[in-house]
Amino acid sequence: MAEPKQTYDPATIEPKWQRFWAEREVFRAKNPGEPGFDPKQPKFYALDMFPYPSAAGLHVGHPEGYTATDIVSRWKRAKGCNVLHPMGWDAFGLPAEQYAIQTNTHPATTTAANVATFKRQLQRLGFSYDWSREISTADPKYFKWTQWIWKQLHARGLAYESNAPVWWCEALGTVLANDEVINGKSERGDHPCERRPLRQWVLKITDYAERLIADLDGLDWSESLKTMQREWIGKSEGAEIDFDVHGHAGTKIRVFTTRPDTLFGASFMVLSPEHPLVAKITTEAQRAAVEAYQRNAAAKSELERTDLAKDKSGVWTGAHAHNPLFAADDPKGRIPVWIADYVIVTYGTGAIMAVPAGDERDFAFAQKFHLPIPGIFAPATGDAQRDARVAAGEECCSDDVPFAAHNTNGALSIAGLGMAAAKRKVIDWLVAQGRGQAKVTYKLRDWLFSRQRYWGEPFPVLHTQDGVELVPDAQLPVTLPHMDDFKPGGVPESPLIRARDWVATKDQKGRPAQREINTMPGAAGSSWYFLRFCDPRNEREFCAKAASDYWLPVDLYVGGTEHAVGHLLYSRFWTKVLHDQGLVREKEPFRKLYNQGMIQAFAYEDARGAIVAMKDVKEQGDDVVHAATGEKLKQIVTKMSKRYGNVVNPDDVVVEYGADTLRLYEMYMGPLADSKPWNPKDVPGVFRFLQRSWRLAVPEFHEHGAIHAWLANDRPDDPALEKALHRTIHKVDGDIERLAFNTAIAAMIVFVNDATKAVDKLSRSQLLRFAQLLQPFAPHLAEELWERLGGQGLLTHAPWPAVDAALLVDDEVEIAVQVLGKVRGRAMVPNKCANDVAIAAARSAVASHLEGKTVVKEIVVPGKLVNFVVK
RNA sequence: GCCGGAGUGGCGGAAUCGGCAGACGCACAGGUUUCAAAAACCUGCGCCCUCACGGGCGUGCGGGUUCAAGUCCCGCCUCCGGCACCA
Repeated sequence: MAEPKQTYDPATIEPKWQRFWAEREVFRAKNPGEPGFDPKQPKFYALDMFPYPSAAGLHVGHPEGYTATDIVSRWKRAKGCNVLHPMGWDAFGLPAEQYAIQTNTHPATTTAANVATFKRQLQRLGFSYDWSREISTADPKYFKWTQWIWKQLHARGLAYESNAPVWWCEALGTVLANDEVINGKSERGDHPCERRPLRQWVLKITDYAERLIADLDGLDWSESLKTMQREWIGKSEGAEIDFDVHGHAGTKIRVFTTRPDTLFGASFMVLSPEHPLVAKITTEAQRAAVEAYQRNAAAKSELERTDLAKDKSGVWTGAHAHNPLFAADDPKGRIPVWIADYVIVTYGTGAIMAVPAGDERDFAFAQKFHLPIPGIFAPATGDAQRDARVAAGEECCSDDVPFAAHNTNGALSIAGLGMAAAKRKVIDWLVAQGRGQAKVTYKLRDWLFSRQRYWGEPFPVLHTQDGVELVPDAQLPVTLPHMDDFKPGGVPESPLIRARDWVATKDQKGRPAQREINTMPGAAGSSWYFLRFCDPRNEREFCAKAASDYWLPVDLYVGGTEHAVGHLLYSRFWTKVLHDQGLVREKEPFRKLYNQGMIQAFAYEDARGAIVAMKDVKEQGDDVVHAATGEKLKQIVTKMSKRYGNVVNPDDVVVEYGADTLRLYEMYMGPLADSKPWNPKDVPGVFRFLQRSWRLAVPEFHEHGAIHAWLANDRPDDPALEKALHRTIHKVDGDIERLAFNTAIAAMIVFVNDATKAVDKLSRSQLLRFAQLLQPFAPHLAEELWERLGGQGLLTHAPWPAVDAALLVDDEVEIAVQVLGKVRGRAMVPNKCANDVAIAAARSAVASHLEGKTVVKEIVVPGKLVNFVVK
């Protein structure tokens, strides 16, 4: 006859508390001015990178970052902060539309279904989101303001139309931004892309390049992430210099160079094959060869171009240009003009002066085509052989070395100068001659801001006979027409072109006009969602300034590195524009940013290095073998993939162990920033910890009560356990602060193990405080324990337990005693004792090791060790 | 090629400021309990020598600084991420 047991049962307590929290809106954040808002509380804004609700549902990777911010949010609440911790949906985008094409289901329908799934899955994990602030970028109430913000950019001259070549992806039927194309293939789906001219909306992010670099300095982001952004923006300081073309009076080739100081060494020029002057200056004799090269370059995909990176190719145009350092009739200034695909039309001016003595690429090109390599340096590095080769132009040198005596044209000399001084002098001379000026160039290009797709924000734009007309604010949002067919019709235009009744409209004067049929890219809605969370239901403004003044900047933003240059750069840009409009006080949206690592999985590969799907893998003793062949397999770590059959579904983990175990396991796996493999065998370990925590309070059988008898009333705290508890509180507190959740959990495990051994000595007060510690990590179990123990009010509202610093120090400490740096014994000494007391104790602890030796030095690290240096 | 980050037991990891390497968990082994098993609890668990006491070795590799190095310096190797002819 089975007796009624009270085992730890997450399936009962988790839904109970989730319902309770939701019904009472326990995690509702209050804005200034709202009833109950306490201006004395500091604010804390903890934000997750909101998900794109895919049809696949939540992945175990999602809750990793979400749990981290949730722990910090719950901890900050306990520390008396007013915490904003919202969640929403990045709901526009390609996959919903691709899916719609395949299944004939409207993207709005699938998106709504996916959002419902994601929300249900997230709510099962007990995150302390303020769901009253939930937003979706595809909601007209939201994208009304995305359109409005776009109008602000337009008003500041930051949005323009362009026909410049853009990345076109045939398979996806859309154009892509630079960061969505990797080595000539689409980031999403890995489809080949090519460059095509197409009318596009573009945002002038380059106007903000300098500020986007400068303001990185004040941010609490990882150096590697800042470096990625700096390199993406790619600032180069140098000069623009004009070269005349022989036989083409009035035609100048303008180059950009970071080394104007090496102008004396320019021995040829290179234009990119697409440079507009190529056709004009090419001689008849060279025309056929030049045009063939241009056709060839155009046909090459970017991938082929980069693959063949090191092998230089090019053709002479037949033309000569003239180095501005020398008079027009001085033959020293006459240099040939080539075209080559190592010069990129979109960077700088699309043309370079080639200085083979100082630039590796120019050097390689000159060698291949037997062009002159005039030496310009007089190095004295001590390596005489190398110095001689550099001076003779036999070896390239891009270091800062002095210039040789012959770097002069009579009027200007840089002989003996180093790089910086020579740069200044050459630029000054060029400016005086009207032949050039200092110039800063960026790799960053303007943000291609339109897509030829249905499922995105429509632009608030009409094309009228007078040109572009913006839809008045009062008529926003411009919503999407209902359509049943989203297939790109083989033309680059968006499927919206087929919504004839929607496209054909009237302008302000009542004349016929056409709606813009491009839609905004996925990154539009996500570039300002952190602002909308501050004031999500405002119907008059995108976000009241008072609300963003209060909540911004985001104090902790957690997400994956994949958004290092895209989303994070765009969000910073929009924030700065809105700041310049006087609409947002902050210049930077995200004060502290933290990238979580990836959750990977184990997989098994055979001798050939091929991964064997999990269904074909079986354990045999200590080995893992191929089920069919019996071949021994090697365990490797890789990403989760349907193909390998190693994907872990968070729902399954919740069903088997509960949400608290899932949360705890993901935090216990290792440091948040590291990528680490999911190991199913480790999950029961944290589950056991929660069971042990439960048993500290709850007896096995009902008839013994809801809690152990000795916990029913207050009593004096056991001093040993009290000490252990204070140390645990202190450790957990510091570890949450530095986002080291794995070691915080380890500390709690240690406490529970200690407490288990002395379970009947534990007091109610101690267990209540332990529940408070556990709450950010395993909130359901903690809240249940709190309730059973009769804690006051809701645990979620309880203040963080205090630490008595006096309990963190021991009266006596054990120190290590070393002889010549090796531990040879231990000694107990009074805490903070004088050095000679410690030395005396140490000497007797290692007496046998000191016998017959002379101690020449005694090193004391108080409270830690004594080291004897002997002879 | 350039710029980041990492490499510690059978596995995941800890060591926060140069001070006892291996916390904590997993796996494994032994034990208590049980008719039995599971669960739970207790003990052990880097490698080598030793019955033991004890000793030697040990944080990717090779050097160095220091009383003391996983941690600092120099030179390599491997893996992961980013950039990649950007003038």
